[in-house]
Amino acid sequence: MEARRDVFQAIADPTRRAIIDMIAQQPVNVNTIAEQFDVSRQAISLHLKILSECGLLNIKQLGRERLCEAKLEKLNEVHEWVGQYHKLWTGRLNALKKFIEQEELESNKKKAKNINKSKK
Amino acid sequence: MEARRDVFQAIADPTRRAIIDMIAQQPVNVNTIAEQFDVSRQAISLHLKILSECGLLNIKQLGRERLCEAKLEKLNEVHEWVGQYHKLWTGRLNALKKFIEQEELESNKKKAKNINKSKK
DNA sequence: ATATTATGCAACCATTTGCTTGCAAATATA
DNA sequence: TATATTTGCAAGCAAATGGTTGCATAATAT
Repeated sequence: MEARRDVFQAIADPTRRAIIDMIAQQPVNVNTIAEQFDVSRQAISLHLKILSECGLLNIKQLGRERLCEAKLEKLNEVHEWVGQYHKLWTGRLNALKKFIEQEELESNKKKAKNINKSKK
Repeated sequence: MEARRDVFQAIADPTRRAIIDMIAQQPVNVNTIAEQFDVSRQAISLHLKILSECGLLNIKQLGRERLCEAKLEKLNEVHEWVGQYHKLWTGRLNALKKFIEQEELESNKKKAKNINKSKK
């Protein structure tokens, strides 16, 4: 059950991203989070556990409640991995690259057809 | 079999991130990619299919080979989601936020009941 | 003291994931 | 033409994922 547990894996799930969106500004307790979703409290609890295990979440016990606080700095790992490519897809370097690609595509047009059909 | 297929899901797998790292600079054909990994060619082929289905990869048929080219601009979705929080975890804004949170926590400790009622 | 609330844990289940091996088809090379 | 290369597809499988329900425990409210 406990296999890969990293930030990339954690934010892959849309529910977990929604949880982060929800608590990014201020800490929220478990039940309040769970009420916002259609799934059971236990399902949310598991998501919180995963977020917590990979360091995206800090849980503070306050009496019988648990306050969930986002530790956004953990997103830095993702930010950096994506960021290293940011300049490659923006700016005129990219425009040039796209131009070249288009040229290549034109010459392969017949065979490229097969590829398109496999797309959603 | 084909369930969620988005960029976040795609880059959650370390092998797929490694593939992107590998082809970010220039297109590479399937077998050449597969040779770099310990898993079978078919396993890599599936990863490529997933990357392709979510738009991170462009496949160009060249004779019997398939050139895999990264479409990095698809990473923009991730870049933006993470980016919206970037300012929250960097700089003195973050220091201030943390300070405020700490203050709030202190006062909440005494009147934890108010939190219960704040739920919808 | 008893009831209510907030939450975790365990068992169970269906689906998805990531991998394997075997086979077929298309293209290139001898 | 015969052979080798590049690749996709299909079947099968173990493990992970995401969900459920039921029960236990601790803290608070009545």
